Amino acid sequence: MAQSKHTAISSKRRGTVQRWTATLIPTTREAPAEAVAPSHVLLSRAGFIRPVGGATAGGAGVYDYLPMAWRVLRKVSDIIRQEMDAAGASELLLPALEPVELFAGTKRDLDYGDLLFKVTDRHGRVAALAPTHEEVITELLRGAINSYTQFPLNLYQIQTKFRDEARPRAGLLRCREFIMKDAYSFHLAVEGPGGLSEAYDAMYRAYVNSFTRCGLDFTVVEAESGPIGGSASHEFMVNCESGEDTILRCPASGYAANVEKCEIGERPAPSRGYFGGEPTGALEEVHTPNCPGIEDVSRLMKVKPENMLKTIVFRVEGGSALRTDTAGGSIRSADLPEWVVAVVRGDHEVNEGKVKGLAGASVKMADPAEAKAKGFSIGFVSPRAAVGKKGVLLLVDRDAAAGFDDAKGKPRFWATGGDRPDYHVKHFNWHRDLGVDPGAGVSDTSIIVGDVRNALAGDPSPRAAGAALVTARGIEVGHIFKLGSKYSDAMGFSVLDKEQKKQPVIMGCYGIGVSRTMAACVEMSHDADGIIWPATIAPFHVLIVLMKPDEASHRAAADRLAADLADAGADVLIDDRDERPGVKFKDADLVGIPVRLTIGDRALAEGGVEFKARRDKGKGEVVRLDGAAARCVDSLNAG
RNA sequence: CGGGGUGUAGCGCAGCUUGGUAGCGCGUUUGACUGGGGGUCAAAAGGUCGUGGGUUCAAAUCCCGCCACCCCGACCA
Repeated sequence: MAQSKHTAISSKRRGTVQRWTATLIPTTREAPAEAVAPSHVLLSRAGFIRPVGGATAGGAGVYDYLPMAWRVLRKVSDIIRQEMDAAGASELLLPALEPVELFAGTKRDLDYGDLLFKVTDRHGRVAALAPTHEEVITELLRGAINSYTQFPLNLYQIQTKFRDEARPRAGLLRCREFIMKDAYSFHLAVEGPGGLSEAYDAMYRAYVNSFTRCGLDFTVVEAESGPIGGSASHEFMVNCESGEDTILRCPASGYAANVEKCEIGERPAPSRGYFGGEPTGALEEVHTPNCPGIEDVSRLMKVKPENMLKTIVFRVEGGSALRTDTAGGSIRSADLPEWVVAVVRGDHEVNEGKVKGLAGASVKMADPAEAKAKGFSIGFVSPRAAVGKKGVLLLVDRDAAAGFDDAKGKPRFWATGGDRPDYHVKHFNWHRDLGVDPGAGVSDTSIIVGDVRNALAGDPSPRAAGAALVTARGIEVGHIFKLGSKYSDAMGFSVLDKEQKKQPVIMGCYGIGVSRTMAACVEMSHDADGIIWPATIAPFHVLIVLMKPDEASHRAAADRLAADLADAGADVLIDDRDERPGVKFKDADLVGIPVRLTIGDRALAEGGVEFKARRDKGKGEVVRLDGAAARCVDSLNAG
């Protein structure tokens, strides 16, 4: 259903009026020393959050949400609820405490490892504090759904999640306890009416609507896709230089993706073809003790990282052949390599997802001991190590496969590993030194040249010829994902379809970090004086500052204004504290309520009050008392 | 998990080198003056110095262990 325009306030809902002295807003002049991120500093100073148990207690990443924060969280949640409901989802609430056996059923107790909080009850039974609810809801539906006619179904909840993060940081941005909206959809098919893609697209739109209504500046990026393939996952990133995630964007086509996913457009092949070029000198071995890392070696050998070949050894994970042809037949496991050796330039990073794609198999970084047993001198491996071993696939990134430097018009100089501990070599030449002709797949060694590395700013766009990718920083606040039948298969959740054939249930999952959204908003929208809330999620819409709270006429004016504003749908906070004006104005800027009305002798003498929008500089303007409420509403609804 | 740093009053910090009665600023309380951008004066309350052990006549200070927190990295919705 199409959403009508949502305004920040509307007289359909009566606003609330609250007094500063009757609530808890403990503002401070200084933030705790450990607060570094702007959102952490400002939410602390403005009296929105406090670390549980005090700053140095064992409560890292666990915070009290004080009244101001809770009002914001409720407003964010309400927007999400409206959009989820409009998209056909239903809210429920699942327990945070779940039997650890449920996780063991999908092996996620191992996947999560230490990330999983565990508690033991009086009987010695172990339960997990849920980090997410795929298992719980799949288990629920397995017992509650008995007919395919009940699909599709989309269920969501907003509640506290628990993850024992290795490194909680930046206040609410990465917590061990945080508020999340998670939704799960269930289908019989991926495509078609009632299918997963339909729900996924609806969730995509609901997320765009939600974050837009929250007043956020965000980018939707393609993320690493799941087993279904295609663009099966998107992340919603708040644009913000202090964000911890890097995203890449094509300015011409609008394509955006995270580093794990981002494709690289056509890179021009070297004029002499891959690997072509004369040796730059005799192969020279250099002693490089205790230098397994590119940076150390680079410094010791005085060779720039971009002139080195970095060789990473992957192990193919047992039996999990992903490579299937269109006829549906998998490649026999005997055809799959057991090892994959990926080569990129020293200043580039290997992209594991791209390695998987090219290898056609699930891989993971090789265990050093196991790799050494196979003859890889981990830390000192060169592309040569892939040659002469059975079951080894060599993947070479396009930039690493150059033998001739077209820009400089001379053969490419390469340094790489010496294939024995503590040695590297200079003047590596692909044709001369690899051990086989890299131009043709020979004997046991197969070689693929392709895109194996992470994309970088300046790389060609995969969607627009001639355009270059640019990087930006962001904070991930939402993630939607096509799960497929991973959980339903693992937990035996299937139904009979119309033809009475057993069908695995297809699932999607959709998350929004609610508490992180609040923090991301502050990261994105603040100045040197404090927070600047968008009207739609501000804790209050209007702050009435009483210069003389014990002056009866001033109080009466404030009360009348507040009543008018509440009638119009605005939430009003009256600063009735007996404080110096400076303190009140500083706090007003700090807490960031979008509109401030100041009641004092100065404006009252002119029969008015002083109006000031938080986002505007200066001292504000005097408006007539009887027009002040309307002025506030106009300003708030203008965005 | 690796590297670096820090734990002293609600918050921010000094004191530790060279052991000897616990300090400063902000905040809080009381009173007075003040009253449009964190004001002034006077008085007051508030601390097992992260924790356990050791050395010593004596430990915030020196030694050893542990814990917690922050930053960078690894990892990761």
